[in-house]
Amino acid sequence: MRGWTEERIRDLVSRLETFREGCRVTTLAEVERESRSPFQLLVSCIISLRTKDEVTNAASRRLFQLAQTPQALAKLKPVEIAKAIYPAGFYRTKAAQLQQLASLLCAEHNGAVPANERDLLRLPGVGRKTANLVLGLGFGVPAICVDTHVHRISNRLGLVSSTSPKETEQQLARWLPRDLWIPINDLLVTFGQNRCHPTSPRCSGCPVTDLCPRVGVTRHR
DNA sequence: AAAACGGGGGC
DNA sequence: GCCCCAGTTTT
Repeated sequence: MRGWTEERIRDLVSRLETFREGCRVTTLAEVERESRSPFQLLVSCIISLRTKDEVTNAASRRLFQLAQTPQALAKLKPVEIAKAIYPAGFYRTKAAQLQQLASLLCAEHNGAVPANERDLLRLPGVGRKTANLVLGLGFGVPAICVDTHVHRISNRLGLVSSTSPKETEQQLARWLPRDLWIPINDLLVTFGQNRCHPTSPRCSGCPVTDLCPRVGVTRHR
Protein backbone atom coordinates (compact mmCIF):
# COMPACT_ATOMS: atom_id res chain seq x y z
CA MET A 1 0.00 0.00 0.00
CA ARG A 2 1.24 3.45 -0.90
CA GLY A 3 3.36 5.00 1.82
CA TRP A 4 3.74 1.83 3.81
CA THR A 5 7.28 0.59 3.43
CA GLU A 6 8.52 -2.42 5.34
CA GLU A 7 10.48 -0.15 7.65
CA ARG A 8 7.37 1.85 8.42
CA ILE A 9 5.13 -1.11 9.19
CA ARG A 10 7.81 -2.56 11.46
CA ASP A 11 7.95 0.75 13.28
CA LEU A 12 4.16 0.72 13.69
CA VAL A 13 4.16 -2.83 14.99
CA SER A 14 6.94 -2.11 17.42
CA ARG A 15 5.06 0.85 18.86
CA LEU A 16 1.80 -1.07 19.09
CA GLU A 17 3.62 -3.78 21.02
CA THR A 18 4.81 -1.19 23.48
CA PHE A 19 1.32 0.25 23.70
CA ARG A 20 -0.12 -3.18 24.41
CA GLU A 21 2.24 -3.70 27.33
CA GLY A 22 0.57 -0.79 29.06
CA CYS A 23 -2.96 -2.07 28.51
CA ARG A 24 -4.94 -3.67 31.27
CA VAL A 25 -7.23 -5.58 28.95
CA THR A 26 -5.63 -7.49 26.15
CA THR A 27 -7.28 -10.13 24.04
CA LEU A 28 -5.33 -12.75 22.24
CA ALA A 29 -2.31 -12.32 24.44
CA GLU A 30 -4.45 -13.62 27.24
CA VAL A 31 -5.67 -16.51 25.13
CA GLU A 32 -2.14 -17.41 24.13
CA ARG A 33 -0.98 -17.47 27.73
CA GLU A 34 -3.68 -20.01 28.44
CA SER A 35 -2.57 -22.20 25.54
CA ARG A 36 -6.01 -22.68 24.22
CA SER A 37 -6.64 -25.45 21.73
CA PRO A 38 -8.13 -24.86 18.28
CA PHE A 39 -11.43 -26.09 19.65
CA GLN A 40 -11.31 -23.70 22.56
CA LEU A 41 -10.48 -20.83 20.24
CA LEU A 42 -13.45 -21.78 18.13
CA VAL A 43 -15.71 -21.84 21.15
CA SER A 44 -14.41 -18.48 22.34
CA CYS A 45 -15.10 -16.96 18.96
CA ILE A 46 -18.71 -18.01 19.10
CA ILE A 47 -19.15 -16.79 22.65
CA SER A 48 -17.57 -13.47 21.69
CA LEU A 49 -20.45 -12.50 19.44
CA ARG A 50 -21.61 -9.06 20.50
CA THR A 51 -19.80 -9.44 23.79
CA LYS A 52 -16.90 -7.64 25.42
CA ASP A 53 -13.64 -9.55 25.51
CA GLU A 54 -13.36 -9.62 29.29
CA VAL A 55 -16.80 -11.16 29.52
CA THR A 56 -16.00 -13.57 26.71
CA ASN A 57 -12.86 -14.76 28.43
CA ALA A 58 -14.64 -15.29 31.74
CA ALA A 59 -17.52 -17.14 30.08
CA SER A 60 -15.12 -19.31 28.07
CA ARG A 61 -13.20 -20.29 31.16
CA ARG A 62 -16.39 -21.30 32.94
CA LEU A 63 -17.46 -23.43 30.01
CA PHE A 64 -14.04 -25.05 29.72
CA GLN A 65 -14.35 -26.21 33.32
CA LEU A 66 -17.25 -28.32 32.11
CA ALA A 67 -15.89 -29.36 28.72
CA GLN A 68 -12.67 -28.86 26.83
CA THR A 69 -13.28 -31.08 23.81
CA PRO A 70 -16.02 -31.48 21.22
CA GLN A 71 -16.83 -34.89 22.68
CA ALA A 72 -17.37 -33.46 26.15
CA LEU A 73 -19.27 -30.43 24.93
CA ALA A 74 -21.59 -32.52 22.77
CA LYS A 75 -22.65 -34.42 25.87
CA LEU A 76 -23.65 -31.36 27.87
CA LYS A 77 -27.22 -30.24 28.02
CA PRO A 78 -27.86 -26.93 26.28
CA VAL A 79 -29.08 -25.48 29.56
CA GLU A 80 -25.76 -26.35 31.21
CA ILE A 81 -23.87 -24.57 28.46
CA ALA A 82 -26.23 -21.61 28.67
CA LYS A 83 -25.70 -21.36 32.41
CA ALA A 84 -21.92 -21.40 32.05
CA ILE A 85 -21.80 -18.64 29.46
CA TYR A 86 -24.74 -16.63 30.76
CA PRO A 87 -23.21 -13.14 31.17
CA ALA A 88 -22.08 -13.12 27.55
CA GLY A 89 -25.64 -12.58 26.37
CA PHE A 90 -27.54 -14.47 23.67
CA TYR A 91 -26.75 -17.49 25.78
CA ARG A 92 -29.54 -19.73 24.51
CA THR A 93 -28.67 -19.16 20.88
CA LYS A 94 -24.98 -19.56 21.53
CA ALA A 95 -25.51 -22.69 23.63
CA ALA A 96 -27.50 -24.34 20.86
CA GLN A 97 -24.93 -23.27 18.29
CA LEU A 98 -22.03 -24.56 20.37
CA GLN A 99 -23.64 -27.90 20.90
CA GLN A 100 -24.53 -28.27 17.26
CA LEU A 101 -20.97 -27.45 16.35
CA ALA A 102 -19.51 -29.93 18.84
CA SER A 103 -21.84 -32.68 17.63
CA LEU A 104 -20.98 -32.00 14.01
CA LEU A 105 -17.26 -32.14 14.75
CA CYS A 106 -17.76 -35.51 16.43
CA ALA A 107 -19.93 -36.83 13.63
CA GLU A 108 -17.97 -35.61 10.63
CA HIS A 109 -14.46 -34.71 11.73
CA ASN A 110 -13.59 -37.41 14.27
CA GLY A 111 -14.07 -34.92 17.06
CA ALA A 112 -11.30 -32.62 15.87
CA VAL A 113 -11.27 -29.11 14.47
CA PRO A 114 -10.27 -29.15 10.81
CA ALA A 115 -6.95 -27.42 10.13
CA ASN A 116 -7.80 -26.02 6.73
CA GLU A 117 -9.79 -23.00 5.70
CA ARG A 118 -12.25 -24.75 3.42
CA ASP A 119 -13.51 -27.19 6.02
CA LEU A 120 -13.55 -24.56 8.76
CA LEU A 121 -15.73 -22.28 6.65
CA ARG A 122 -18.23 -25.08 6.16
CA LEU A 123 -18.87 -25.33 9.89
CA PRO A 124 -22.05 -23.63 11.10
CA GLY A 125 -21.35 -20.26 12.65
CA VAL A 126 -17.83 -20.08 11.25
CA GLY A 127 -16.98 -17.33 8.78
CA ARG A 128 -13.73 -15.78 7.64
CA LYS A 129 -12.92 -14.07 10.92
CA THR A 130 -13.33 -17.18 13.04
CA ALA A 131 -11.69 -19.49 10.51
CA ASN A 132 -8.62 -17.28 10.23
CA LEU A 133 -8.28 -16.85 13.97
CA VAL A 134 -8.38 -20.60 14.50
CA LEU A 135 -5.94 -21.19 11.66
CA GLY A 136 -3.52 -18.59 12.95
CA LEU A 137 -3.57 -19.02 16.70
CA GLY A 138 -4.75 -22.61 16.79
CA PHE A 139 -2.64 -24.12 14.06
CA GLY A 140 0.07 -21.57 13.39
CA VAL A 141 -0.94 -21.24 9.76
CA PRO A 142 -0.35 -17.70 8.48
CA ALA A 143 -3.82 -16.18 8.22
CA ILE A 144 -5.12 -12.65 8.55
CA CYS A 145 -7.99 -12.44 10.99
CA VAL A 146 -10.01 -9.32 10.17
CA ASP A 147 -12.58 -8.26 12.74
CA THR A 148 -14.15 -4.81 13.07
CA HIS A 149 -11.09 -3.39 14.82
CA VAL A 150 -8.67 -4.63 12.20
CA HIS A 151 -10.97 -3.41 9.44
CA ARG A 152 -11.48 0.04 10.93
CA ILE A 153 -7.92 0.73 11.95
CA SER A 154 -6.34 -0.70 8.81
CA ASN A 155 -8.40 1.84 6.89
CA ARG A 156 -7.66 4.70 9.28
CA LEU A 157 -3.94 4.08 9.08
CA GLY A 158 -4.08 3.65 5.33
CA LEU A 159 -2.82 0.08 5.45
CA VAL A 160 -5.68 -0.64 3.06
CA SER A 161 -8.50 1.19 1.37
CA SER A 162 -11.49 -1.09 1.52
CA THR A 163 -15.18 -1.25 2.26
CA SER A 164 -15.49 -4.75 3.67
CA PRO A 165 -13.56 -7.00 6.04
CA LYS A 166 -13.01 -9.48 3.24
CA GLU A 167 -11.50 -6.80 1.04
CA THR A 168 -9.31 -5.67 3.93
CA GLU A 169 -8.06 -9.21 4.33
CA GLN A 170 -7.22 -9.47 0.64
CA GLN A 171 -5.43 -6.13 0.52
CA LEU A 172 -3.38 -6.85 3.62
CA ALA A 173 -2.44 -10.24 2.21
CA ARG A 174 -1.05 -8.47 -0.84
CA TRP A 175 1.72 -6.63 0.94
CA LEU A 176 1.85 -7.23 4.68
CA PRO A 177 4.98 -9.27 5.60
CA ARG A 178 3.88 -12.80 6.32
CA ASP A 179 5.35 -12.97 9.80
CA LEU A 180 2.92 -10.21 10.77
CA TRP A 181 -0.25 -11.91 9.55
CA ILE A 182 -1.01 -13.60 12.84
CA PRO A 183 0.20 -10.96 15.32
CA ILE A 184 -1.40 -7.99 13.52
CA ASN A 185 -4.83 -8.97 14.80
CA ASP A 186 -4.09 -8.71 18.49
CA LEU A 187 -2.04 -5.55 18.02
CA LEU A 188 -4.85 -3.74 16.23
CA VAL A 189 -7.61 -5.17 18.42
CA THR A 190 -5.88 -4.12 21.62
CA PHE A 191 -5.13 -0.72 20.12
CA GLY A 192 -8.75 -0.41 18.97
CA GLN A 193 -10.26 -1.33 22.29
CA ASN A 194 -7.99 0.82 24.38
CA ARG A 195 -7.43 3.90 22.26
CA CYS A 196 -8.51 4.02 18.60
CA HIS A 197 -12.23 3.67 19.22
CA PRO A 198 -14.84 3.61 16.44
CA THR A 199 -16.33 7.07 17.02
CA SER A 200 -13.74 8.67 19.27
CA PRO A 201 -10.19 7.77 18.23
CA ARG A 202 -8.58 9.88 21.00
CA CYS A 203 -5.83 11.05 18.68
CA SER A 204 -4.40 13.35 21.33
CA GLY A 205 -1.62 11.38 22.98
CA CYS A 206 -1.85 8.50 20.52
CA PRO A 207 1.49 6.71 20.12
CA VAL A 208 1.22 6.46 16.34
CA THR A 209 -0.25 9.80 15.24
CA ASP A 210 2.78 10.57 13.12
CA LEU A 211 2.14 7.39 11.11
CA CYS A 212 -1.57 8.11 10.71
CA PRO A 213 -2.97 9.97 7.70
CA ARG A 214 -6.32 10.59 9.39
CA VAL A 215 -5.45 12.20 12.69
CA GLY A 216 -8.48 13.97 14.10
CA VAL A 217 -10.91 12.45 11.64
CA THR A 218 -13.74 11.07 13.74
CA ARG A 219 -16.04 9.77 11.07
CA HIS A 220 -15.01 6.50 9.48
CA ARG A 221 -16.67 3.73 7.62
C1' DA B 1 -33.42 5.15 28.91
C1' DA B 2 -29.73 4.53 25.79
C1' DA B 3 -25.47 2.77 24.15
C1' DA B 4 -21.82 -0.62 23.63
C1' DC B 5 -20.40 -5.19 22.71
C1' DG B 6 -19.87 -7.91 16.08
C1' DG B 7 -19.94 -11.56 13.33
C1' DG B 8 -22.56 -15.07 10.41
C1' DG B 9 -26.44 -16.36 7.46
C1' DG B 10 -30.21 -15.90 4.24
C1' DC B 11 -31.79 -13.78 0.47
C1' DG C 1 -24.95 -5.98 -0.79
C1' DC C 2 -28.68 -5.50 2.54
C1' DC C 3 -31.06 -6.87 6.29
C1' DC C 4 -31.74 -9.74 10.24
C1' DC C 5 -30.47 -11.69 14.55
C1' DA C 6 -30.27 -11.83 20.05
C1' DG C 7 -29.37 -10.21 25.72
C1' DT C 8 -26.22 -8.50 29.02
C1' DT C 9 -23.39 -4.78 30.96
C1' DT C 10 -22.25 -0.05 31.39
C1' DT C 11 -23.30 4.94 31.44
